[in-house]
Amino acid sequence: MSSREVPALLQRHGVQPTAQRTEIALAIFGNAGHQSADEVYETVNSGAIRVSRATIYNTLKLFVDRGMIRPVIVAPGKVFYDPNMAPHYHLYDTDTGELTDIGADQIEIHGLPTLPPGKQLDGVDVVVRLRSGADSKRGAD
Amino acid sequence: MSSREVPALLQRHGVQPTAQRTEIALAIFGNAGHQSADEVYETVNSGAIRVSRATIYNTLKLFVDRGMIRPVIVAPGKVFYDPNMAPHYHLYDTDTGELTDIGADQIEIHGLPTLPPGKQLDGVDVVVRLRSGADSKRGAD
DNA sequence: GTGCTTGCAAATGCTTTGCACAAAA
DNA sequence: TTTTGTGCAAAGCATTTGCAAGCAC
Repeated sequence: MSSREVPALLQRHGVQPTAQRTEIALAIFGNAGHQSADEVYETVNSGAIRVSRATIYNTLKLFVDRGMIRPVIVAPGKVFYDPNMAPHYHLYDTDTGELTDIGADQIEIHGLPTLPPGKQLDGVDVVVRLRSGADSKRGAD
Repeated sequence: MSSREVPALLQRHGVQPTAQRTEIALAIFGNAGHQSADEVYETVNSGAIRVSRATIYNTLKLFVDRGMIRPVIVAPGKVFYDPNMAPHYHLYDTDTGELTDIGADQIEIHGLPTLPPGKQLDGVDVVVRLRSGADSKRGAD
C-alpha cells in the first residue's frame, strides 16, 4: 500500500484523511507484521512528521471501530494491531514476543457451541502459544 | 473443594499452605466460575481474614507458575483466572464481561501449523467472542 | 465560524516492587 | 535463627481523558 492509496482507504471507511492518520495507516498497512501501539508510535515518529501518543491511541481505536484493523491481545497489556481482517489465527512466541499469522486454512474449527439466545458471534480468537527451550520452564508437575 | 482439602492441594504443588493462600485457593476452586484478580480480592476479603492486593497478585502468579490455575486474557487489562486446567476453550460476552467454559469436545481444532524448530507448544487459547443486541454495535460499514 | 483533530499533561486502572514486620521451619 | 510470606505504599506501564490551540470545510 502506497501513501497515495491510503487517503482513499480512510475515506472508504468514513475516516477523514489527515496527515497523522495517513502516517499511522501507512505504518500499519505499509509495513508487514503486527505492531503494538508503541511500535506504531515509534514507526510513525521515525519519519518526518510528529504524532503524539494520544493521537496514536485515538486513531488506533478509530480504525478498530471502523473495521479497518483488529486488536490481538496476547498478554495483559500486550496488544497488537492486525491489518489483516480476513479470518485467520495467531502464533505467539512467549519468549520473543513475536506474533505470526496462521492462515484460516491451517486450523480448522468445527462445531462451535450453540450461542445463548439474543447473542451473536463477534469473532473467534485463536492464539497458539509457543515457548522456546525444551525445558526452559516448568517446575511442578 | 472444601477448606480441608485445599492445604493438601497446595502442598501437592509445592506451595506452603498459609492462611492467605488457603483462602485464595478456596475462593478460586470453591466458587464456580472464573474470577479476575480483583474479584478474588473481594471474595477473599468478604470473609473473615484480610488479604492485601499485593498478596493476591503474588499468590495468583505463584499458582499460575505452579500449574494450578491458568490466566485467560479476554481484553487488555482483563484477566480471569481459570481453575480448570483441562483442555477447554472460552466464550466471552463482550457486553456483560461474562466468561464461560466451552468443553474441549465442543470445538475441534484440526491441523495445527508446523512449529518452528526449537519451539514447543505452550497451549492453544480459543476465545469465542459474543455481543448481545442484534444491532447494538457498529456504525460504519 | 463551526466542527473535527491534535497534543500536552494529568488521570486512570491494573499490576509489580521495595522494604520492614510477622510467621514458619 | 534463618528462611519464607505478608502488607503497605510507592512505582510502573499502557491507555484514556480534559481542555486549549490548530485545521478543514
